[in-house]
Amino acid sequence: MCADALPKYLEILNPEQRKAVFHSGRPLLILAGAGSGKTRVITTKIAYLIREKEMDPRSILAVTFTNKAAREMSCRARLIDDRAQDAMLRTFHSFGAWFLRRNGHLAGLPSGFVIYDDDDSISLLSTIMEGSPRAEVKLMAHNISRAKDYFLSPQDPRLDFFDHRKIFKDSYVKYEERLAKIGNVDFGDLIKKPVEILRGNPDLARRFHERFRVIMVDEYQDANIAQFELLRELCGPGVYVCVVGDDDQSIYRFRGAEVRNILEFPDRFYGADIIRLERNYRSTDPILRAASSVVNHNTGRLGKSLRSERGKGKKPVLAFMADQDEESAQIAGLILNAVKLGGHFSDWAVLYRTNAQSLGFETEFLRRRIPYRVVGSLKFYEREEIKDALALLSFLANPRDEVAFRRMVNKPSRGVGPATVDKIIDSSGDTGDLAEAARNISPELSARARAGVADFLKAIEAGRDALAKDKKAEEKKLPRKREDLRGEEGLSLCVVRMAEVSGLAGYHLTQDEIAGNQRLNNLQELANAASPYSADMNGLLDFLEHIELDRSMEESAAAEGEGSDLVTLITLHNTKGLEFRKVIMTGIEQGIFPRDDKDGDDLEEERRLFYVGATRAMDELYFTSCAMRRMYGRNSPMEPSLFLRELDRDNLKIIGKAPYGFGGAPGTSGATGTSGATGAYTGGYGRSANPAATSSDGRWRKGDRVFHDDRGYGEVSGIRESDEGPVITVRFESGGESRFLSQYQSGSYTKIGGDV
DNA sequence: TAATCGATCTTTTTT
DNA sequence: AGATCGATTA
Repeated sequence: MCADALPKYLEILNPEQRKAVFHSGRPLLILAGAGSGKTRVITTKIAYLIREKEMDPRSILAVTFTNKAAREMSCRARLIDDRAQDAMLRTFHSFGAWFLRRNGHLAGLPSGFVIYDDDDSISLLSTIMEGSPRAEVKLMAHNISRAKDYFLSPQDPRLDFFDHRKIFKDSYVKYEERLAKIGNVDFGDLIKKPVEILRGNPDLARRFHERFRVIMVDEYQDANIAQFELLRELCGPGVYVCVVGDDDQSIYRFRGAEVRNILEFPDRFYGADIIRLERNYRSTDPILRAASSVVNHNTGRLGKSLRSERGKGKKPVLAFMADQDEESAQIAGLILNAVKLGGHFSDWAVLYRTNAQSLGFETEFLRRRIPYRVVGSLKFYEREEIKDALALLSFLANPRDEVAFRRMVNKPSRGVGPATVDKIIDSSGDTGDLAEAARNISPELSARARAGVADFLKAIEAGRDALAKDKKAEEKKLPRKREDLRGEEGLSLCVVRMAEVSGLAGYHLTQDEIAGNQRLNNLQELANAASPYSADMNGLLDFLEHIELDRSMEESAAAEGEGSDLVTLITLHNTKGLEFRKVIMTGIEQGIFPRDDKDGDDLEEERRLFYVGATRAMDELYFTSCAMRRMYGRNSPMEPSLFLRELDRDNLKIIGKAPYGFGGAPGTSGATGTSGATGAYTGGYGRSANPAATSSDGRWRKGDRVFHDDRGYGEVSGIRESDEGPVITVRFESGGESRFLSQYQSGSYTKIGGDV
C-alpha cells in the first residue's frame, strides 16, 4: 500500500504507528511512551482489521484495565467504523465475569453468583478468623487477594512469599471453602477461575480460540500474573496477540501488577516483534524533561527516549508553601486568575497522592466559587445505607450469601442475635439456602427471634414479588406514604420495596436526624440507578455486577456536555490515560509522596507515579510542597519530596521560600551548613503578607534573641499563627533556621535577656 | 441484647 | 480528625 492512497484514518498516523496497525502474524509488543498515541493505534487497528481485512468484529477482543478506558476505546473505534461496536471491549474483570456467567458451572458456580468486593471478603474472613484483630483480618484478606493475583492456590508452596505462617494457609483454605459453599466469587476469582476452567476443559478452550482470533491488551504493564495466564489460555494456535504498554507507567504493583510481564513478553510469546512509539504529541519539551529527569533515577527499565513533537514551552513551576491552607488558597487564586484572563476551568487538574487530600481543595473551591469535579471517589457505594440495600439485593440473588445474611438479618434490630444467626447458618446443610433454613428452624426459636426472622424474610419476599409480578399492579395496590421512596421502572421497584419492607429506609431516617434525609436520598438514587435494568433475575444480576465492577458513576452523560467547565480533582493513580492543559501536582512532600515507608522497588513505583502525573500536562505543570501539613489530626512539619531534588533544576522555576538545597528562590538566605540539623526544610513563608510582629500569646517578638542548646545563638525571624498556636521561626548565627510551636517551647529554646 | 462511652489506632493507591 | 474496637452499663 503506498502512503498517498491510504484512507484518511490511516494517513494521519506516523510511520511507527502505521507499522503497528499493519502488523500481523507474530505476537506484537508495542512500547508506547506517554502521549504517543497508543489508544489511537489500538482503535485504528480494530477498525483497520474490520474495514480493510474484513474481519468479523465479534472475533476481536480488546482488554483494558478500567471501564473508562474500555468505553473510550469503543467510542473511538466506532468513530472510524461503526461495526467496531460488535467487537468485545472489556476490562479484564468484566471479561472474567462474562466468562463465568456462561461457564461458571464448570467450576461449580451457581448461575446466580454475586461478586464480593474487598469489604465482603473481609467480612467473610472475620467469621473465619473469629477473635483476631481487625488489622490481622485485613492483612490476611490482602494476602489472599494477592495470592490470587499471582495465580497461587492454597496449597502452593510459593505462598510463603507473602506470609509463611500456617494461619495464612489455613485461612486461605477455609476462605475458599466458605466462598465455594456460598457460591460467590471475589475479584481475584474473576481472573483465576476462568484460567482454571479453560485448562480443565480443552474443548471449551478450543471454542474460545475459534471465537477470538485477535486479542489486544492495553496498559499491559499493569497486568498481574493471573491475567498473563488468562491471556496465554486465550491465545490458541493462529490467534493474533498484541499488547501495548509502558514500563515507566506501571503503578499497580501493590495490587499484584507485574512489570515482569511486559519485560518478559518477548520470551513468553516467542518470536514477538517490538515496536516503539517514542513521539510524544501531548506535552511541551520542558514538561517531558521534568518528568524524565525523575523517572531516569529508576533502574531496571526497558528504556526509551521520548521526544516532544510540540517543542518549546513554559518551564514547570515549583512552589513552596507554608501549609495546606496556603496551598489550596494559592491554587484557587492561580486558577481564578487564569480564568479571568480568558482560560477555562476545565483546563486545570489538581493532582494528589491520597483521596483524603481532596477535602482541602473542595472546601476552598466551594468557598471561592470554583466549579470542580472529583474523579473516582467511590464514596457513594461505600455508604452504609447503600451497602445495606445492596446486601439485601445480593441475598435475593443468592440466598446462600452468608455475608449479606449476617449483615441484614438483624438490621434494623429485630431481636435476632448472633446465637440465632449461627443456629440458622449451621442448620442450612449442604444446600446452604439460608432463607429456607431460617424458615425451617423458625419453630425452634424464641418468639422474639422468630418474629424478627419472619420480618427479614418478608423483606426478601417483597423483593422477589417485585421481580416476579406485574409491577404496575403491584405498585397500585399499596397506598403511598409521604416519605416513601419512588420506583416504578424496571428493577427500581424491587430496590424500593426491599428498602421499605425491611425497615431500612425508616431505620436510616430515624437513626440520624440530620443525615437521615441524605441517606434516604442516596437510597432513592440507588433505586434510580436500577431503573434501566429489567425486573427479573437477569436484570438483578446485571445490576449487581455492574455496580461491583464499575463504581465510577460516570453514567450521567448529561453532565459531560457543555456547561460543564470544571476543574478536575483527582488522585495521581486515576489520571492514567488522561490529559489536561494545566496540571498541578500537590503535596510533593516526603512522607506523602513518596510515603516514607517506601524503598527499593516500591520507591521506584512512586517515581513512576510521579512520571505518570507529570506527563498528563500539555502546556503547564506546577508542583507544590508544604512546610507544614495537618495529618492524623495534628500539624506536622514536612520536608520536600526526594523527587523534587531529582528534578532537572535548570528547567524549573522556583517560587516561594525554598528550603536549603533549592537555590535561586527569593528569600533563601546565604547561610551555609545546617550543622547536622534534621530539619532540612526551614523557612516556608507566612500565611499572610504581613507576618505578625508579636506572637498571639505574647511570649515572642520578632528580633528576640534566642539560645538553643545544640545550635547556639539566634534571633526570631518570623512569627506565624497556626491552629496549634504561634509558630516561631528562629534564624541561627551558625546559619540555618528552625521553627517550633510556642506552646511546646520546651527547654531547647531559651529567650535571652527577655522577661520570660 | 443493645447502646454508649472512651481509648486506640489509623491512611495509600483500585478492578 | 475520624473510624473503629472493646468494655461497661442499662
